[in-house]
Amino acid sequence: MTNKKQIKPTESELEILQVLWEHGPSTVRKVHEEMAKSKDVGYTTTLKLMQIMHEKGLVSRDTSSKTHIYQSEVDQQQTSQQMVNKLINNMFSGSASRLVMQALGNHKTSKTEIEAIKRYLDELENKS
Amino acid sequence: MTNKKQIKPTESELEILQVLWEHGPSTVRKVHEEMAKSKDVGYTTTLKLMQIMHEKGLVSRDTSSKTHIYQSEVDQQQTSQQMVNKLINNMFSGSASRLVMQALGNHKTSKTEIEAIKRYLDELENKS
DNA sequence: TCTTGATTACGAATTTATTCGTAATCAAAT
DNA sequence: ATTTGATTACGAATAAATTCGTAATCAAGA
Repeated sequence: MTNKKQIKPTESELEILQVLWEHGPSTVRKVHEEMAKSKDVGYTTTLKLMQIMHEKGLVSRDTSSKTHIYQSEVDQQQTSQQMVNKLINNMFSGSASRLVMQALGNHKTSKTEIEAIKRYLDELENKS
Repeated sequence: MTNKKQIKPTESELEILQVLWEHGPSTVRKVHEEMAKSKDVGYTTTLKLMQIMHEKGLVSRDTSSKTHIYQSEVDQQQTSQQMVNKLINNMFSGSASRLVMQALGNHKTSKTEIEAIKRYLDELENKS
């Protein structure tokens, strides 16, 4: 779970990471079944992708038994932070608040969620 | 500025759109100079990209004079909304507030910005 | 008109991502 | 031991993105 380098998973790789983050260490079969729910793709395609991800160091694997167990080597938190930052810089001229408003605007947000965000903002203010 | 279809600009295309959004209709030269500030890339590369974008309908151009003038055909608002939504769905299980907190967390946000967001949240609450 | 400089057009090379067919491998059941 | 079924390995085809060299074009100045 280290890696200070730039993490730049492709679209497909991100889908695979999703599964690994959600389900923890998994077999190719397992990952593929999850992928297949939303996408029409062959088993070997998923396998190949995961092998390439292994080469890149995005995932590690346990090959002690026949069915290899794959595990994410990139941190979900860190990855999402990176993607959010990129979006802020690319699309919102570096303004986090602009992204926030855009995110809250179209995506309907519940009262509860809004309250949670407010409390979070209060914390932020007090800390600084 | 129409287009209800899925907009899926690549990384490079997005950079070009940035320039067009910020500066309005521009020549290739102009766009390229902006690109060159942050990236080491040849003029013809930028040109080619913009021509491809024209084929895809991402930009239109005025060819009445020798130096063509390119203009974005996709709406910034709409494009960013789409990217934000994708991020929310892919990385934050559809929770806008989770993205918001993540965005505000690491990206240092000024007191003024925080206040602006709070006001925005109040509005949202009152409207619903 | 001729040259020069700048611009666009074209085509191709390169790289990266995605896809999948087929072979090799192995374990469990017969 | 042999067969069967499932899994991984490998290689290659395809597609998409990125890059840039070179040619063609044109306008302005000499």
